[in-house]
Amino acid sequence: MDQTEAHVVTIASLDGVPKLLDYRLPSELTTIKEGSLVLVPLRNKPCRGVVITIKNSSPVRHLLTVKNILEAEPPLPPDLLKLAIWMSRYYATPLGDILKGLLPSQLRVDRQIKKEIFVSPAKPKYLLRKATALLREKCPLQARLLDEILMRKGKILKNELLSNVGVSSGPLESLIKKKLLKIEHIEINHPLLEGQEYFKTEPKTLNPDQQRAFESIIQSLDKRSFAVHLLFGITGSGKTEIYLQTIWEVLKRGKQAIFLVPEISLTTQTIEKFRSRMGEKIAILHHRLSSREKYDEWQRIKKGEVKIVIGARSALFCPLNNVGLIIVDEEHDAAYKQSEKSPSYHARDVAVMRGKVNEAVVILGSATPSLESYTNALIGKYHLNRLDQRVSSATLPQVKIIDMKKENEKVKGIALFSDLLLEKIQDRFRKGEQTILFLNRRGYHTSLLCLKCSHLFSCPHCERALTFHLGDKILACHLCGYHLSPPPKECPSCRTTETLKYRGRGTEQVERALHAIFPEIRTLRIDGDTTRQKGSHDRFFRNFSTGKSDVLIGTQMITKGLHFPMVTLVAILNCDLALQIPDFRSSETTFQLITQVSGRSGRGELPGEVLIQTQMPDNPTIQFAAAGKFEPFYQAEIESRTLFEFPPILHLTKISFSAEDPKLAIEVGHLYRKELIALLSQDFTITALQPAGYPKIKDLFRFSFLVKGKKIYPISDGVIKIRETKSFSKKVKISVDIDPLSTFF
DNA sequence: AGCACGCCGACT
DNA sequence: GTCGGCGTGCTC
Repeated sequence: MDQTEAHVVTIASLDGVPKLLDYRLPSELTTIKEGSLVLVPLRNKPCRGVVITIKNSSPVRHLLTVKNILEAEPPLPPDLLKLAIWMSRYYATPLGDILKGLLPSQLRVDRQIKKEIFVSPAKPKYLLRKATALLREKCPLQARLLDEILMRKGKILKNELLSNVGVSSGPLESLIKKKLLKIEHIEINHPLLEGQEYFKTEPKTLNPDQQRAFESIIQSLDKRSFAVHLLFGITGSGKTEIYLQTIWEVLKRGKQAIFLVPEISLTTQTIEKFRSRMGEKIAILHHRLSSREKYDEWQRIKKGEVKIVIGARSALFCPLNNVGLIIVDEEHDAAYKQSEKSPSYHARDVAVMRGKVNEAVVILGSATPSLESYTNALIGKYHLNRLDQRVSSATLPQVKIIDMKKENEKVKGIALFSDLLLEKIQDRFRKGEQTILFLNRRGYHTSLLCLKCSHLFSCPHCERALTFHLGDKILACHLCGYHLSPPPKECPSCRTTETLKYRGRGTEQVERALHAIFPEIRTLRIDGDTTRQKGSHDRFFRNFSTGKSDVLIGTQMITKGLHFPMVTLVAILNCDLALQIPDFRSSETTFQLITQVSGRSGRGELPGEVLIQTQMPDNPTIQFAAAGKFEPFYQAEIESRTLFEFPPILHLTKISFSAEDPKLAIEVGHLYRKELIALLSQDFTITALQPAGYPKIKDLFRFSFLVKGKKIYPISDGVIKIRETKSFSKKVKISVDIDPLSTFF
């Protein structure tokens, strides 16, 4: 074989093996490049793959030959390939799996579907009319199809035609046979925003804080090299305006921008803001898009028809060819981390890496920066830009901590609302202002217990208490789909019926309790249960912002960047829930939660107020958050992270084992742990194998251990080595989470 | 991931 | 004696 020329390619397979495989490259496939999508034989079956390297020899003796290159698909751009290779190593995930997540699924599954079928007349209209009259008697369905065609001009989508007329494809096929109609397969693109109206808005004047931040970012932009800016601006300080004006400057310089938001903030509100300012050269990558629509957007972006891409974390992998700016809004948000499925990447960290690859400027924006990002800003790795004032007339809300221990004594039980809160809700209602009540628990009661024998009703598939939902009249497991309907009236273990006791409060109960106290107040509940249908989320928010309700009750999902000018009172009903989770990040998330929820109050002309109900009124995190003091919080928290050796002081990796048989999971866990210890030096700490925070989910028992170290690569390289050289029982699922957000779950 | 190979128990 | 369970290992 001729060894002087490149005749071998290394392929990462998209629908097969987690290993790179070598193939012989036939001389006629001259257009092949790194990043090309190819079809290769694998075990006598065609398999899709991406070319990773082109070389001239391989250690493998008998190479198979690349079948063909998917000409229709231009290769994956070099920057994305480079990013994927980096991710594969850092997150210890097979390259094929990374690429699978990067490419739109349509490209991977069936690239033929990008055509749609249209029906149009095959004869002049007067002939069709004649034919219709003749067919009316004998073939009424065919006649009706022709009626519909004659009503329209030009082509009509086949499916649309059939559903409009309400017939199956039979009559249509007869008409095609009679050469009255014809069908065409047409490749089409329908950009999402085409034809939709929008109002052009003008840039706002920046205040001195904003101006300073803006200029600092523009300076980096003009250096044309990689830089990261942490835009630390309190809620309502006008970060979005800086994003918009910076994007404008990027476009003026002939480059493009990516704007990432946490999935849940990708609302019509956000999108409108961008469209009204930037026009139509925007692509929005929404998780509600069909795979077909995602594919179309990907192609539009690739062709250069798009200058700005907005979307949740996966939008980071869009194939823009000249990225000058990447914005990660609400960079602290946990939604940027993919946890349960592999790769467990953090979009903020990958965004910084893409910035590096593309020599672009990265802006991380937040009112409550993550400890990681703020530390990087303090040590000078990132530029720090602060916005300490709210824009225009809006002032920061007044925050009050309420001691619920005292309230509980008053009612000799567990109080849901403090007296002060009820007073203020009523006051807002009288004034026609709005209130938001936050409780991070859905359902009515969070558990059901037998007082006599202390039997707790829990899920048979998960070790978890069942939640009572009044609306559906069920006891449901929040980890799997299991539910009891109707809820049992008798204790299965001691057979008594009088001693069953419901405990704990969820959002359903808050709504009902509030109705009992103020029957005239209109409430709106937004949580995982009420927003299950498509679009309901958006509709609810519109209803609330147009004043159709007085009080909004909700879980986590109401905390994200929403702007309701008429809200002047926000209450966190039980601030302690987040703090009770035994996790190194629970203070940080509590601080963020309080700050973000508080930020919903007083965003308009009227001053806002915030009430925090807690049984730990002296807790420093709650106090710092209430006072809006980030620095002291940061100092205290970083001290504790240093003491206990947690991120951002060290890198963390969580390796989990799950299996139906707990003994087997433990056994494999121990073996794996031993292997890893052997590969890592003394600089790494490896904790004992322990049951996970949720020890059993969907009949699988879960165990995990942690690895701590200054560097991540020795850990990920170790994981990769173990995967390549060792094998364990296939009954145990091993998952590796690099930089996990939590050690608990 | 899938699919073949191979090693043990239940059956004609 | 064979059929088929599933556990192990390989795929260029």
